[in-house]
Amino acid sequence: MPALKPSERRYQRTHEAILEAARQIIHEDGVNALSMRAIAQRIDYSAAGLYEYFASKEEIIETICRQGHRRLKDGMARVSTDLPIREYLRDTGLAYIEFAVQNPDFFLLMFTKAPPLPPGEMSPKELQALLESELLDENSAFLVLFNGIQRGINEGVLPVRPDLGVMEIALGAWSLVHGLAMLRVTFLQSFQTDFARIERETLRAFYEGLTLNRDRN
Amino acid sequence: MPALKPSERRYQRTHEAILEAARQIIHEDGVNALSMRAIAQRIDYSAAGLYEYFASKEEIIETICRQGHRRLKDGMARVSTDLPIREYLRDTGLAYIEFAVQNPDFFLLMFTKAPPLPPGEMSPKELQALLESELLDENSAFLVLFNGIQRGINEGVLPVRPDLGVMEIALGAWSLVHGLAMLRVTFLQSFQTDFARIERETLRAFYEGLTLNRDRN
DNA sequence: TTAAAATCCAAACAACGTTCGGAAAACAAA
DNA sequence: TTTGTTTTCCGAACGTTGTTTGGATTTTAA
Repeated sequence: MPALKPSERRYQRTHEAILEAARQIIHEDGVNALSMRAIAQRIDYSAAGLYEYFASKEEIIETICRQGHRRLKDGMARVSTDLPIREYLRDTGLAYIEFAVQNPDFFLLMFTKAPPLPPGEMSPKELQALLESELLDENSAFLVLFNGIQRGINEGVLPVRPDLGVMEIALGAWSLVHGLAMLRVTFLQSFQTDFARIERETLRAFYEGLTLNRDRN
Repeated sequence: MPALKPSERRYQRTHEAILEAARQIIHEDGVNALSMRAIAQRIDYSAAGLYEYFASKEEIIETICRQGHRRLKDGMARVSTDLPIREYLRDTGLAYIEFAVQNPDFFLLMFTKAPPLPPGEMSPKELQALLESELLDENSAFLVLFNGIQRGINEGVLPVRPDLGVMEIALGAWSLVHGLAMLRVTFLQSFQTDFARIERETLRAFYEGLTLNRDRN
């Protein structure tokens, strides 16, 4: 029972309508077509009216990005953990790429800007702790990778070293799938090739290399 | 002996001054601060005057991006080919990342938009051929990677399969270094960690995995 | 010397994000 | 119901953007 007053329900509905309109515009006409006036027109508002619900266009975009990260994480979490670790990590990585291919505009929106930081000042220590907690937030796609790598270590398939722990390996894995996804939706957008094979083989090579993990660089 | 007429020399000089001013603005105040009026002010022109030299702001940016690709390629080509293949490929990848870290604004400018296509229509065949030739252009950073992989194959260190040739392996390698670079200048911008170690270890794992290259996915 | 071409800019245009001031509506208290 | 207050909404405007236009000035060519 939310027990919301009617005015609050109206507010929430409009709030969501703005986001939905913004998503539609991005999906249909691209990010460049996203303007406050265009959003307003879709939901029969004036541009000025939107500022009752969002402080700025940037805030609308940030909200959409947060939801995008959740959708990305959901897609990756959908991979069955019953799979053997090798297939599990592979399919998780492929899910990351699949999201990018299916939602290139949102993906680029999410990953071409540095993440927004809270306005207040903070010490480097605090900042680092905040970033680390955001990285491992429950809605973070990275967390899925992180847990997957952790599982591989627990199962004894992936070796660890004092200077190369879960975090370091997971960041490497993230970089790999991110690069595959990013290049495919930008530079290789119109390029024709068997991306699926490249992705699988590249992921495989990285995985097998991880299982070795000798000592010297 | 260029044998340019004085007017042509003047034209070239202004042409270059515009690009230089644009580069400075991007470097000092970021991409968002780049405007036609800001460029004009730096070189004592009016905004309208710039259109004698560039058809649009987009054309200025494209030119800067092309030069950026050349600089990126030069940085990678600076790695000594006397190095053993393993170290050569590693340092080439690290050079790619180093460029991104030293020039994050330019790097993002170069790789967050799909490459500009010539306006004329063309068949899918022609388009594919054009993209492939651009990918392997002499000023393409990818070409350095491509040649490096090719060398590894020639030396018998990297195995090839009918369905996984130089191009496919090189695209995978590109994706890997691109992801490492991209994440570092965007999402992990303020994050503190031993990036150098992660990069070396990730590249190492991928390389070692490549040398195995079994048959099934 | 004269016609043509190249060079440059003030002014304006359309579109943008955002702010301001107030109108209209919804709500709360009496 | 009648107040007074708060919420909701918008027309108009501000400042900035990329770009176009028309004409002025200079350079070049004949």
